[in-house]
Amino acid sequence: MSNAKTSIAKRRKMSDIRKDNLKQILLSAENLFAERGYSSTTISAIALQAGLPKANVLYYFKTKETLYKEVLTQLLVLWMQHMDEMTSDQHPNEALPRYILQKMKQSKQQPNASRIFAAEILHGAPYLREQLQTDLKAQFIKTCQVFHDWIAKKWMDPISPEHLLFMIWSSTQAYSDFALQSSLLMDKDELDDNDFDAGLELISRLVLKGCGINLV
Amino acid sequence: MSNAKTSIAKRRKMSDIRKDNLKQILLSAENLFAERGYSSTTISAIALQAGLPKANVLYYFKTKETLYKEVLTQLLVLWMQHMDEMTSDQHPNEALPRYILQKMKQSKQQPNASRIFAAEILHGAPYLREQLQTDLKAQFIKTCQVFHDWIAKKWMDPISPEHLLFMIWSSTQAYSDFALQSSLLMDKDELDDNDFDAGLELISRLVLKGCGINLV
DNA sequence: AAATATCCTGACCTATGGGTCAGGTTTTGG
DNA sequence: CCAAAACCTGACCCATAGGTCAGGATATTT
Repeated sequence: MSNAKTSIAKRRKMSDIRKDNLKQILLSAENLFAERGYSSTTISAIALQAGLPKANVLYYFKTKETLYKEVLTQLLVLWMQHMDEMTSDQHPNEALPRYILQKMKQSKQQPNASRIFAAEILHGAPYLREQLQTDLKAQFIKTCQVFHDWIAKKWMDPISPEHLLFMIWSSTQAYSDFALQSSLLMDKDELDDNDFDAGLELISRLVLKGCGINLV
Repeated sequence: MSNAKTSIAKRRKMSDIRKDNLKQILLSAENLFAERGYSSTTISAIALQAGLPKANVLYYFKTKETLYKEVLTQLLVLWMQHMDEMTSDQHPNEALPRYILQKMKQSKQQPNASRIFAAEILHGAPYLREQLQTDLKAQFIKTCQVFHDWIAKKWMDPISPEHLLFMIWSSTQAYSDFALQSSLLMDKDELDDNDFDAGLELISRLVLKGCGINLV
């Protein structure tokens, strides 16, 4: 009763406070980093959007860099997921379209991940280099191997696994990274479901036909 | 003789001085903006790289924003070139691979253009919106019309012209925007000619086969 | 209920970077 | 050769943003 906070929202456990605040900060940071990039994003802005005083944000994350790294790490997990769901025993006519679909869904539903990731790489990946060379690379090699196996089984033409993957990544992520450009060119406020469907269809079609993968 | 400058490099005309300095400044700015992005790039850094005092850079460009806009405008021209070389009377089995080749060449030889452009769009295109909605859009519509004509002539399957163009842009530009990622994943210092060739071949193949374009 | 750990925050410090300016030098035009 | 125009620049100004800190509030433990 002595204090507005505790009277309105009844006592919260400390662990809850911490969890809630961290979540809010990370969410706000993610949005702002995606929107403005690392150096244009200020801690005050993050604090404001998170509904906390600046000093409180600094209480949880000693530096802006720490906060950014944390956001990055979380997003890399997101970015990498689904890749390992393609395996050698699946036929590419199922596995590839499914992966493309998942990447497109992510571009639609979580554009921030791809955008922050893109900006980081564009500027030399100063904070992500390590993880790219370890985590992502391991998964990359595995996936290339899967493609390779598919080729050996004559399930697809002998194309370069590495470059096929690069192509799938870039063309699907374009639907978040360059969505603004696309929508400007097509006279829309933003991309709608039809656009994502059209993109999905086109990319799947090009990959399947281009790799000589027989439809069932 | 009274001064080191004039004694070493004999007198330069004023217009030359201006031209040289502008060139140096724009070049340095381009490199730094591409490398670090807009807000991480300082005028002092640009000046240093251009071999001029900071105040001299500010003499030519009143503000950092002016300089950035100038760089952007120059790069947009670069970025857009070649698109208008595809016309309705050409067969796509020639025109498309040629365009893809040109985009790939640009990714290799002038990666800065694509990178600065990408960063600008990623962050909401605050300085480029106008030109996207006028210049680029005009060219975009024309090119889509060309694709449309090809489809009408049964030279290619009825795919979405807009999304095909998005796909070509994103997959070719990836060879500059995400070159770092690719090289890290493939254990190289940087992409070499073979990589660009492999990318070119793969993208061309996917586009041609995917769009059902008959090779001659 | 007292002691302790965690959380919170306004006020403050400092470095940096964009931008100004006054006074200089060099080039040009007459 | 002289005046005007163009060019140059070290020193300065100031707003901002990252980060510190001391002291207070709240929660937990004993």
